[in-house]
Amino acid sequence: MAQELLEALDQAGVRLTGPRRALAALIARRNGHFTAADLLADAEQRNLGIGRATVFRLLELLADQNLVERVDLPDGRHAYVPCEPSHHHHLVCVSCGAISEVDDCGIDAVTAEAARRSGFEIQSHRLELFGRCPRCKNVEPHQ
Amino acid sequence: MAQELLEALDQAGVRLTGPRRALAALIARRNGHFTAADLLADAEQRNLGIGRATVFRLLELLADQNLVERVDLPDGRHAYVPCEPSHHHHLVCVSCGAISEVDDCGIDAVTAEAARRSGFEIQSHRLELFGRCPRCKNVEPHQ
DNA sequence: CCATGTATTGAGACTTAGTCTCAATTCTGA
DNA sequence: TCAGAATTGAGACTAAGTCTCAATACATGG
Repeated sequence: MAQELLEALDQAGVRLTGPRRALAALIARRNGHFTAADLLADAEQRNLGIGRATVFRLLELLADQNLVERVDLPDGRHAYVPCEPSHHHHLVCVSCGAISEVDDCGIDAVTAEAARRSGFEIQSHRLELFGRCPRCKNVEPHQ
Repeated sequence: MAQELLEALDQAGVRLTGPRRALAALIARRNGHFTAADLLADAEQRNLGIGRATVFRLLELLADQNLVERVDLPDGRHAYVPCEPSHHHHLVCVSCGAISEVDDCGIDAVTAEAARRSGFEIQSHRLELFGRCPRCKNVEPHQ
């Protein structure tokens, strides 16, 4: 998966430098969402000597290419999710952080209806679903 | 509207102090969304001598009572929207900041379908719609 | 109307997230 | 190999938000 990220960056015409390769590998070995701070901690723990700015710069690049998407967690933090570069939404497991992608399945009808009622011209929307993934649902009994 | 906020706070059993009344008035005279920094700037401009912590504390209180809702703007900033205390979503005008409330009109079907496909147990969701309100739509021609 | 105990306050230190600058380094294409 | 351009890390900086604590304001009972 690190490979895919790097190829896509290459396509986009940016240089494939050491720090970028290293960070792509770190992102690839995470599953689910992560914050910029998580990635930074990973890098520091391995003594890669990668600066804070480089981490944020790469995340911005990846987000521009839609290789990573920014998600706002219910607690207000920002997280990133590696994902397919097509428009879709995320299901976030609040207990283990796992992410599942969901395609539009009907949301367009909702936005169209909202536009009709409000008179707004809708340009974009963001839908985030929070809950517990199949595994966590079974481990912890329903609180 | 400041009155409504204050009554609801009173119901919740918190004291109606000077700073809270003043901030409620400032919130009431804003229309659309605002950030904590906006509110703080309003207060400073009027030399109310209200501290940063008090502003954040009041916003937290209001959010707990669902009198205000936190919205994540597309640029990643956090904003607050005064609103009815029932579950619903917001339509945010990206050019003037106006907010319109939208009720669930069909979103439950979408979340149910997503739950069925993914196996997640969905606990909450957040839908934010961004676009241009009827007024701004007419003023600026479509870019 | 006043005393009293508790909730609330402002100030400012602190933390965390993210941006910016700049000189040094690393890529990449010629 | 070389040169120019992109990228880098360090660290200063900004903005957002939290926390602590002594001082103050509130509301209730008398």
